[in-house]
Amino acid sequence: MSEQLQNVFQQYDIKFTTARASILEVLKVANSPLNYEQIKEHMSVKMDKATFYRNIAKFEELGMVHKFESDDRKWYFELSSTTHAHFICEQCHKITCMEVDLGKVEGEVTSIVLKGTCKECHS
Amino acid sequence: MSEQLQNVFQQYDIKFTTARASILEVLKVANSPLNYEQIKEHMSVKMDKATFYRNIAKFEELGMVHKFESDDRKWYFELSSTTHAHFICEQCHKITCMEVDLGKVEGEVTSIVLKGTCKECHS
DNA sequence: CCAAATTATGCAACTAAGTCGCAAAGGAAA
DNA sequence: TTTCCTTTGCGACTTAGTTGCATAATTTGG
Repeated sequence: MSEQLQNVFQQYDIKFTTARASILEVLKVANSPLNYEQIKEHMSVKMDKATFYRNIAKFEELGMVHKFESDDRKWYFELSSTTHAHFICEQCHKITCMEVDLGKVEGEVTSIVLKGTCKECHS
Repeated sequence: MSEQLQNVFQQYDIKFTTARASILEVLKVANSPLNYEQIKEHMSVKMDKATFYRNIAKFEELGMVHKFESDDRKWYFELSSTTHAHFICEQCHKITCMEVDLGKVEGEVTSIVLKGTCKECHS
């Protein structure tokens, strides 16, 4: 499909497969982090979950994808971008991306997850 | 054992059992959040995991205990106190409590988890 | 102090997201 | 095309946490 993706795979020195291309395409279109089931639904090709998880692990290892866990005990994935926080509402389970300023934190932060009640559910 | 705990249970209108008392005692002494296995190790009485999880769920529901998940996919528990952040090092898996100032966040935040590399592991 | 009513416990079976080994299929390079 | 190496699909497995049910413990009212 997209030649851009072909180049991406070359850059990272991994083989081009339809499975990998499909995962990245779904993540590219998504406007919020998605879990395995959600990605699977949006995918044009069928793929075993083992394949999915192995590829997403590789993407993560290469720094292409970022993951975190929501309160449903599932991993959510998104394409890497600047480090931002995710707010997870424990009532409606919606995930919201947000920028936060942590001030000074020692060490290197790669993931920020806030849980609580979002303003819609907070009556 | 401790009469203070007896009163605590009365206040929250739940029955006093050695299982419950034992869990709270361990959490009281702990200086960092603990998971089921760790709590079990420090406990004076034997207790089925079902009992543990049911009780800890009750404590949580009553606001006595706060839980969050680390990168080992296990729940960590601590007695409720002021909302603070937990930094989880993905190298050494140590959990550090820390105060962070998030600035203004809409809604109500009950849990803040940062993941990354702590300053000891960050060479 | 005892019996009834209610709640908690232990056991074992279950759940489900994610992992792993292996044989077969697919991609890259020559 | 042929060879080499990587990826895929399948099924079996792992494991933290959950659930149903019979039994045991706690509370309460007389």
